[in-house]
Amino acid sequence: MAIQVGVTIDRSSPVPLYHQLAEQLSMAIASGRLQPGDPFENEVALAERLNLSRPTVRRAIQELVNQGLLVRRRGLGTTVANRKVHRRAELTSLYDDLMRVGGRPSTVVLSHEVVCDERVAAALDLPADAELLSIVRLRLSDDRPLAIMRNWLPPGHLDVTRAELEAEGLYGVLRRRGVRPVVAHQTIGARTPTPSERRHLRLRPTEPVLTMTRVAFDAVGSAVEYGDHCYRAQDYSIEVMVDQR
Amino acid sequence: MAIQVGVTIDRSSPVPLYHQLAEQLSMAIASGRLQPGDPFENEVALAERLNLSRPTVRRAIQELVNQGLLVRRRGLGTTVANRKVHRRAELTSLYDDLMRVGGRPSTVVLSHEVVCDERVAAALDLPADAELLSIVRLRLSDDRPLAIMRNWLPPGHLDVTRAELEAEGLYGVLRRRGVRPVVAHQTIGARTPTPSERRHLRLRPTEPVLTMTRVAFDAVGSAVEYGDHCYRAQDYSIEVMVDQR
DNA sequence: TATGAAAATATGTTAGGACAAACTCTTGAC
DNA sequence: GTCAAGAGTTTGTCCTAACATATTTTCATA
Repeated sequence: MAIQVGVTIDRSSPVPLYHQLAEQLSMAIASGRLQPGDPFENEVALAERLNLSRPTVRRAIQELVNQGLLVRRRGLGTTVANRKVHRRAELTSLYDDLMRVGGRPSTVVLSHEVVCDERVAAALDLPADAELLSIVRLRLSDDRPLAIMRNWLPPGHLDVTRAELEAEGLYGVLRRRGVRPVVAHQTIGARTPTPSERRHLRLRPTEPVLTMTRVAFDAVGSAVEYGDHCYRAQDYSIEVMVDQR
Repeated sequence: MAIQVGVTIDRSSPVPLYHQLAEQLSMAIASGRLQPGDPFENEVALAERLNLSRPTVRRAIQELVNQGLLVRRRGLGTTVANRKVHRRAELTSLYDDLMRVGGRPSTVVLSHEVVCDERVAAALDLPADAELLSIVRLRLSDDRPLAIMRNWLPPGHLDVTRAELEAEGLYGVLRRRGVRPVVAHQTIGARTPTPSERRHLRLRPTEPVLTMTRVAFDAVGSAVEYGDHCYRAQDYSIEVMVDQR
């Protein structure tokens, strides 16, 4: 019937019990130990077996339900969800994307200066005269140009260097500084490139570019980044997961 | 200090108490009664005032935190989040989008037939020989062509009619049938249009189209829809909210 | 045999209490 | 006057307990 997943709980750990449980169950699903459609051990039994309270077990399961890994139905039980419904929370950058796919990303910083920009400041919820670090980069994958990325960073990160950006990608640099973007608004469109863009991206006359502008914030609502990117449409598409709760 | 929001709880309602509370608090924020940065009444006090238990109040607040409406910090208290961080869960269709903006959307069904398509079936996690309803529509806004939408519906919805589709939009039709898409994977790109697309969308020679392919599933993981759309890039962009929890 | 009522099963909601941990602010010692 | 310890506040974690509700299964009855 229900499959019993091996779980070890360390009560002396600072990691909350419900999270320890959620992690291990999540791994059991990711590893294929639990297959889509498999019935899941019910809450009460699981709590009893692990010597945890039902609320604790419930919270762990809820975490997985939120990720789309499990489906609960009252009266029926909990089952492992269809793999297509699994959703990784993600707020990735192009650099991360390329790394994951196995490309060899590199970056040329085309420009790097402190500026004021009323429009960007407004989008980031900053005063109009706020000093911003403006960065323009050309991103290459295996030495082929892929994207031109214009970014603006809020005051407090004006000291990000060219070298950092060429080594690691913007989101990596920010992560290292303890910045955790939590929510972003993106607008995606398409247009014909400007002559300068066409040259940098080595585009043929009729080829379009895919554009994305993004504002990102951390959990407290502080501005993290404003970005205005354009991509070679032949070589890049944007993957998005949308969900409703 | 902390602002007390007027809340009335109906214990005889079938709506869970925590949800009643969450809704009313959410409205207080949406209406501007609570402003970003405002301190929020603490959990214990709120529970006492409303004669609810702390877990119930906590759950309501958690709901708002998940939506990005509130920010909690241990020892400090809960505050209303910056408006930029608010996130509406959404899985909208072009029809909904146009309605919201105030456009006058209309639809012409270009084709409507039952087919088999191995590639689409695979994407929807259906057997390769599954019968699908293939729909091709031209979407207009104020009588100007805006998008060509190719969609495939799984067996079980083969009886959707042309009239339904012209009246309401695909997601409306599905909603009416009790289908609730919960998660979708979208891939967004750009390309030069085919001659047929150029003609239907009345595009000038060099204008590109924005493309989106989408697979949508319900909570149980059953296929809901496969879509392959292309939009006039001049008149349309795709808004996405990305978040990390 | 078919139908409906009851039992079994599992998740959903709510309550109340205890202690832990993070953060602020005050107070006291040097 | 500065710095550190401690008190106070608030959210975070965890437990026990009870009842509600949705769904399937079983069983008795017509």
